[in-house]
Amino acid sequence: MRTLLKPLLAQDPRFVSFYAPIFQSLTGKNLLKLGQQVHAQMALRGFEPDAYLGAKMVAMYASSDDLDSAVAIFHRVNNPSTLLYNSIIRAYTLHGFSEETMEIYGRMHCLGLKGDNFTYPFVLKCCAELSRIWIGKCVHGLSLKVGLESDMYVGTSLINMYVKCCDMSDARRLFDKMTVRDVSSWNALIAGYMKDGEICLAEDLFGKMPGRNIVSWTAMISGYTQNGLAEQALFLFDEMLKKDSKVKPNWVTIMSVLPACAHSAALERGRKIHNFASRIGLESNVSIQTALLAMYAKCGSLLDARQCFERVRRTQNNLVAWNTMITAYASHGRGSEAVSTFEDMIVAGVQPDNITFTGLLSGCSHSGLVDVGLKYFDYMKRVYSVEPRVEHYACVVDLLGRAGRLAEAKDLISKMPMQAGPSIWGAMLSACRKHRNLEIAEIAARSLFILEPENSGNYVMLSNIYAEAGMWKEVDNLRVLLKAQGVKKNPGCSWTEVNGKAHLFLGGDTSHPQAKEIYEFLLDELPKKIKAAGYVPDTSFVLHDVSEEEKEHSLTTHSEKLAIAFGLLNTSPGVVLRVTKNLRICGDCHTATKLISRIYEREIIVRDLNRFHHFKDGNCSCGDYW
DNA sequence: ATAGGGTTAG
Repeated sequence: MRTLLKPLLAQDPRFVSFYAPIFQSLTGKNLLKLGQQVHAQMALRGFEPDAYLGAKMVAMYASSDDLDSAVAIFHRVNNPSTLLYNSIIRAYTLHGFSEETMEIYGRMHCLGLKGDNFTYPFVLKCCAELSRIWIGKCVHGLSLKVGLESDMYVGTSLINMYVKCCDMSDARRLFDKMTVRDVSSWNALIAGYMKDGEICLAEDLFGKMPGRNIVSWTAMISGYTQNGLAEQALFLFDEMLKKDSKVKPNWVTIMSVLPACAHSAALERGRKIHNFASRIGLESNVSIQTALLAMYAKCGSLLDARQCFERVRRTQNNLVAWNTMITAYASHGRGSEAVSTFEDMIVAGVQPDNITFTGLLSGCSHSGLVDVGLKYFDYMKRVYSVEPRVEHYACVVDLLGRAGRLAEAKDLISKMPMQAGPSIWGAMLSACRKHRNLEIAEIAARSLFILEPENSGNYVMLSNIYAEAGMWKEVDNLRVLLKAQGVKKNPGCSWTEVNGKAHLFLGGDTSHPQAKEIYEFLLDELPKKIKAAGYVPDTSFVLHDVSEEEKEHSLTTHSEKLAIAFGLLNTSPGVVLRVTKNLRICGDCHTATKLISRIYEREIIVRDLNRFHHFKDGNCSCGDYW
């Protein structure tokens, strides 16, 4: 380019047609220096650009990350033409300045410039980002008037605008009216339905659409993931690879499927997808590595998680990666590692944000680092200028509550500058259970029943507190309330992956093909061994007011015990067992698992609703602090 | 030029 330009610039050009193609060829190639040289020479010759040339120059500067110069040229040329205005609208949008785009569009309007199929998509994108549905509707009206409603780009942009402004009915109305629908219109609508939780409507469209591209598949996969339907997400990912060889998964596709592995703790599936991502050249993608980090952490493998983190660190100093690593340590109860990672992050010169502190504080609370946690809570605003939010207060309530400092926790709630939400009272309630404080428990539970009446976990928690105190009448009252409110109790279930296949167990479940074997183990072999090792069943975790013997039986068949038994029976010695439970692990299972880990010399990693428990040699990583 | 996106407390 340089050698090509030299002889050309030596001539004495007088025509726009000379400069315009030069600027055009410098656009999008990050050749700012060359662009500036040409511009300087032009100025030296006293040549003033017209609207056409001005637009080309604006485009060159904007694409070279010099928005200021682009804006300067726009104002200097100051020609009321759609062409020039389009160029500055594109420049602003490219740099994420939506407000400025809207202002320019407003000015076009005052000047009587109608805008064309190049203008509308950009303006609509800004309307979507700023949730300006009324301006969006005006643009819709205008595009109708000039006959652009069914333009491929304008149509899709309009649908996307309605989707982002949460107006699915108008999005659908327009979609139904369109005669020629681009794939992207279908995709935008599918994504909108998924965001609304309208899975069936999205599936219906996906089934009906004439041609699918990678975005269609990705929209469905990420939609399933976002709605907690991990199985469907993973299934569809496989379907895509099997049935549609034309589509090539890209980094967004991988990012959409990884949280599904994380959600269902499907470590082997996750590894396969990791290999797949490497094969298609995504190993150096920071977002992918961060998503992999989170996936491995949530699947119970801190080692793999750390490796992903180190891969990122080799090339980048990325805030999200630091946050994910800190949060990973926190969820595994490795508070001191969370703290040291935080300190490393500060040394590396990264400014922590609110997510950093939720990770750090929850790490401290899971590990009983009370004073350290309180210190960082104090520092976060004073030293790091991060304003504490409700989630940080929740962590501190948890921190104090777990440590038995209930009065201080309650005091903090009354003094915090915002309203206490479900996370605050939830932390308080579990602290009350741990430290057997009925009085505060009832206050916390009452708030929770109002704040999230549909969450069955809260009723169960209070019920357990009553049960532990032997208050069976209150337990019954609560059961009646639960029924009256129409709350469905979330059944406890656990699952484990063996040879890449997940096996799911419900409490007392006998439907598994190997149920006979599992029950023999749990009812016969195991009790002998663990009772010899000093195990006494802790029946206080059983809700029903039934005989001790019955209580013991219901304990023996808790879903996590079934999953662990299945794992022991179906894997060779030395293989780490990984079990995931949808609720909190029960205290009796916790005790039993510690003993199992010693007797059978097995490392057992249990992920419950809140955190990980690493059982090894008769101990748990949580140090019984949970 | 349009559609799909990583980390967040109990």
